[in-house]
Amino acid sequence: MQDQLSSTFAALADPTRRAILARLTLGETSVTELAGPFKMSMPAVSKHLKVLERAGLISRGREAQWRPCRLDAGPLKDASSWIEEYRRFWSAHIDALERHLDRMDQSTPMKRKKTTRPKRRTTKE
Amino acid sequence: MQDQLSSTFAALADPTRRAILARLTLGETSVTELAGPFKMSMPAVSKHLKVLERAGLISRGREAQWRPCRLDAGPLKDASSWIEEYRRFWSAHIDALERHLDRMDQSTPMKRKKTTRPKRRTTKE
DNA sequence: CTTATATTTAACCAGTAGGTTATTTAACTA
DNA sequence: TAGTTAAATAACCTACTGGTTAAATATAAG
Repeated sequence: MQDQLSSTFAALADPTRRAILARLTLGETSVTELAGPFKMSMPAVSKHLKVLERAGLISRGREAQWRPCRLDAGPLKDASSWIEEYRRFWSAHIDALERHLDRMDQSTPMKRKKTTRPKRRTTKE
Repeated sequence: MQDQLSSTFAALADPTRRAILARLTLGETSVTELAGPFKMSMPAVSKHLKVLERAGLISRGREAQWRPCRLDAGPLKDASSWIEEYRRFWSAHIDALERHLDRMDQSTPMKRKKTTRPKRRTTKE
């Protein structure tokens, strides 16, 4: 399909799937029980589970006619690491400081070709 | 569109958009420069920027004919918090311990109705 | 006023996502 | 064997995604 990080984030970008993962923190369970809280059909849930499985976020066993799902949170580690790189940009205060520093040190200006460089504003827009 | 967390994760589920965010940690810059590293057309990049903007991950100013983009990492905080809830499930070792505890304390069994409860295996499948 | 630059919008297209109902498969039950 | 339950698969639909090219818009430069 695509890279691991992309499929992890894609799998998390759906509230049904996030709810399924949350349920699985309570322990492994059947597809029918996972489907319980939702208004959608079983095949729809089955598809969500397939997305989660392909993303490596769950794995499925076999017990008679049940296919118990269990959480496999490993891929979340990389996703978390990626996001954590942006910790220092979370606070608007730090962003403001960044912009202030950027005004003093023009080390990464925009690429401009033939037209003149516009004056940098002192106030925000 | 949808909930905040879903649009944040959806925005992150594309390598081009993640690269754009990474570039923006170096400082705000123009659309043309953001497009530079990619083989795609400007409108394609413009669409990615719109996705990021709707997710609240970037904001855009106006300087003459340029629309400088800057990182707005606030939404990543919630995304990170959500993922961090799963920290204790990251390690396979802890997962194994969980399954062991689950075998001893059957507090969240699967919902079974008319058929008999299958014996729980002692070994994994 | 005309031209160049930066970017967005419009119109289009193929592929995917998320849902449905109907059918099939797998395993237990009687 | 026939019937029931759990789940997956098939076939289908609509809407969205991610890309394209061509045209429009906004601003600056001559």
